[in-house]
Amino acid sequence: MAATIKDVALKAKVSIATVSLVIHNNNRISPETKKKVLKVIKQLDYHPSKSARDLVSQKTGNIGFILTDDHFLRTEPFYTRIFLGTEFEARDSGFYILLTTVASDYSENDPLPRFILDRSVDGVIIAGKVPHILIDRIAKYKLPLIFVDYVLDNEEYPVVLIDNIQGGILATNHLIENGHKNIAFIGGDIQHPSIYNRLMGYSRALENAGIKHNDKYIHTTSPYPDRQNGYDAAKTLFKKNKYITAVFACNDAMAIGAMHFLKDNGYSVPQDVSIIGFDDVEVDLLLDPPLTTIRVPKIDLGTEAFRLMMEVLKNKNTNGKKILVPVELIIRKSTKKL
Amino acid sequence: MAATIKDVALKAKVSIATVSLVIHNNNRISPETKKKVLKVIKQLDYHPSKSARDLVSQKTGNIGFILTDDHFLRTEPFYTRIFLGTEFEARDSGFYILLTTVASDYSENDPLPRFILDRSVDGVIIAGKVPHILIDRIAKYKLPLIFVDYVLDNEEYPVVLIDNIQGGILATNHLIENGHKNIAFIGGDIQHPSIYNRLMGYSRALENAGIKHNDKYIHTTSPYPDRQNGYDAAKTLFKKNKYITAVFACNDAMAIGAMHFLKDNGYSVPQDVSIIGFDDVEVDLLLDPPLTTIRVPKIDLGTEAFRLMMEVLKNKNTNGKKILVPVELIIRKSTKKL
DNA sequence: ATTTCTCAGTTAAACGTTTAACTTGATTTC
DNA sequence: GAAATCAAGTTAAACGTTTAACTGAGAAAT
Repeated sequence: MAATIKDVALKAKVSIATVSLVIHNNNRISPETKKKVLKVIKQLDYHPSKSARDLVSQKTGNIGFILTDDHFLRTEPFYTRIFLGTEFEARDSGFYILLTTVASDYSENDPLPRFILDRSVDGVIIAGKVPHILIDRIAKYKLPLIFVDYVLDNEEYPVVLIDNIQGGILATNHLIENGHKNIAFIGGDIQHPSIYNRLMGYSRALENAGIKHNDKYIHTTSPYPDRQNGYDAAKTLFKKNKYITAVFACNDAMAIGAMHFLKDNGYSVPQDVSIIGFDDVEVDLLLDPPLTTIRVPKIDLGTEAFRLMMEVLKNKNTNGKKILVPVELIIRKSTKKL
Repeated sequence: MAATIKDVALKAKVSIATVSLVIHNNNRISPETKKKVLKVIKQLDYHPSKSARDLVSQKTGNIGFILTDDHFLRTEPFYTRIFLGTEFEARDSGFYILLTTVASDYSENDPLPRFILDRSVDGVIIAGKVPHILIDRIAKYKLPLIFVDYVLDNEEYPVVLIDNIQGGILATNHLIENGHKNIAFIGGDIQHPSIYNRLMGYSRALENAGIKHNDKYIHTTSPYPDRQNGYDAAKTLFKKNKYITAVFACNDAMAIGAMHFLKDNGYSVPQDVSIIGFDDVEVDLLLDPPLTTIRVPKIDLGTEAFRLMMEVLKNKNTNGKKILVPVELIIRKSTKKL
């Protein structure tokens, strides 16, 4: 079996406390003793047991990462990338990330993620929109909680957000600069802060350019921003409006769906209609034409979330701290000068 | 703070041992006592501490999951899905999966995954090809080890594999049935058992159909089966061979690359050339035309790996046990009758 | 020459469980 | 009616660490 601190102490002829102090680089230990102990540690390939450490320190070195099923299973990798960013950063700090998904329709009597109940995490990162009831229940455990890509307006949790307003402005300006005036916006549930803010950016850009806001060009009644709903939204919109020359979709999935609708109905992209998405989910490049979009640095979101968690755990006052991650316009082939 | 077993014992006026026995459903406890204790447990929302359990049981309830960077970062989600399958299954058994990536060029003096060193996993699942030196080093720790989608020919580890030969046959037969005779195979490193076996399936199918094997139609010198190499492989192949009417790519990424090459060079798919891939990585549907492929049940691979791990941990003799997961032909639009 | 300090460690309690071994009182068995 | 069995618990050790409190020897201060 693996060596324990006892084995090391025995072989180095010191007490286990000394070994522990050496490991923690305590300066109460003389250089010679330290050297001797270190040597034995190497010989025995000793590594402290995490279970034992966790128990005595009342910490776990784990961070929980919660996602809804929907988000995890999304075809276009978005939240998985955020998770990856968190995992990368965690590794450097000696932490583990415990990933779990919860049902999108999580309700009162569904169980909480196990790692919360059995106290195997020091904090929890919640990515994307999750049911409010879940948050309420988790809150009771007084664990540090951090949100990524989602906010609760009334609460004061630290949060890492995409600069959605700026992204909305960037996207819409790009279309305006290409001479478009009849610009549609398609989005899912407008209650979702990200979608809401992307629309805000859209509105602000139009306003700045002195273009009149046309409510008929805005479609935000889809339940969920996926391809199918993008397809349907485009259908509704183009049935009623003939003059639309550009579409800003609230994310790439909807943009892809809209593009399919247009292709299926004899419009060509970007000759007849320009399309811009949001997220930059890699598959964009495979499309024909490749999708112009707003790049969201997904890995960075995850990284920042973990850093913020570390701050919280170090007891810095991070109440309500908000980190805005900037986005970037990626011009490909789905948009074109009018 | 969270309630401990002591709190429960105190409040229920029994010893902590009794509480523990109740939790474990030991029949030495009378129904009344049991009921009383259970009630207090509920009242205090008591859940046993995982750290403490881990320490005393010398288990961790964690399984390590190792992937190379390359594999994790692949654009088309493949290994991430396998991970997901493992995670789903683990949740049901009360286990956590600790994911970590290692450098694809892992070498002698890179550190081992932390969870191995600090003994925070009961076993390790290795997905996809990893450097042999890493396996050797892990082996020293005598942890149960399971492979997914990769085998070492000389070793005797339990393993979960795709039925690659069958897949190769399925794919090639599909092309043969569509009247193709000049069928190319493009693949990456032929040392990789999966690619090797897909090629074997290809050869066997040709043989069964009485079609002569033409080495000029086989390209397996790419270092890594990604899009770029698929593009390049197609280029090499089509420069030298005019009569190829169908391509079987060892995976979808290479198929996508090949398709791009063909498009860029005036071939139309599937009119001029049929293409079939392998994996079925979701983005296939977005392609134009959507890619015919061999579906690999990725989630199942992960699930099976976890189940196998549970068997191993229960000490069943699983030495060298091999699970072959079947595949399925998915006909879309990139293949066509000659 | 005491007393006080500092150095370099050691001792022992604590973290929250599990579980083998023990106890105690009641019931069977012959 | 004494011995054996049984039922329903309790006691205490163990898991592998960390760390506050202690110790003992030599140096410095008075």
